Amino acid sequence: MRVVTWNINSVRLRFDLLAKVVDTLAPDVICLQEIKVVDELFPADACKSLGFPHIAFHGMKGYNGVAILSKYPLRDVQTPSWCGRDDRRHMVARLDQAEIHCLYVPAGGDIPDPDQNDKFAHKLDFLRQVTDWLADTYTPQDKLVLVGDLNIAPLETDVWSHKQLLKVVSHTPVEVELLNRMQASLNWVDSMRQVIPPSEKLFTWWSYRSPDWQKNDRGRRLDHVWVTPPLAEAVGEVRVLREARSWEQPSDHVPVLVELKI
DNA sequence: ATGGTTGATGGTCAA
Repeated sequence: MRVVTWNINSVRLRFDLLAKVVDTLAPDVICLQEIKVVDELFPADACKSLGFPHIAFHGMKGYNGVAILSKYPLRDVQTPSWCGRDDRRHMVARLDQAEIHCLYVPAGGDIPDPDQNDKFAHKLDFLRQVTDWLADTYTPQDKLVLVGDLNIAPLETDVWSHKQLLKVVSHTPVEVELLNRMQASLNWVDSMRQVIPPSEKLFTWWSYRSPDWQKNDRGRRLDHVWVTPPLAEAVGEVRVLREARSWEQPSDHVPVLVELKI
């Protein structure tokens, strides 16, 4: 099973790029974040035409929204909400091979202080609530896949400059600690780093504001694919589609593919 | 220290 996760940053604007991702990576399941469209306007028929008859989407006007496109049936689709908000950042679906979580963690604004910045406080609360729920709902023996834009780059090699980003939201110690706690909740395995050694720099996102991104390469690894221990041995190919950042009118995130031999 | 860009939207907000 080939699983792709991608923060598409508007599914309507970038539908042609989605088709290109399908051609390039031949996924069986695609998890999208930031679809930025209400359900009534989601391009469901067009997605089916790409070869994904099983589709679930949970969007809202202008912001956020997640979707799963699949060649296999999606059962028991859930769309949990967190922090008392209905901001459509989480979708769970059960496939025969595994249960899959598509997650979009709040970005958290600019100031890395929960007392000064409500968005940062929300990000931290969101991580705590999802962590507690995962630990209460599942066991590490369950076959689970968790993918998405987690908006945190945990390792020093997940950012272009560890030192310069220590006080930048996405790489602050408090966020990394909470992400590590979430990862520990079910002994999640970081499948990208199982294949690409932690000693190597690895990014999935380059800011739109960063000029000459290819040369300067000031990226971060914000997108992740985790699996529970029973699936760790099933992880095959891992590919970060860096070239997608050079496509015309790109998302600021690139797709990540993980092959699971299940 | 600051500003840089993009998308949805229809003046700003979020990222």
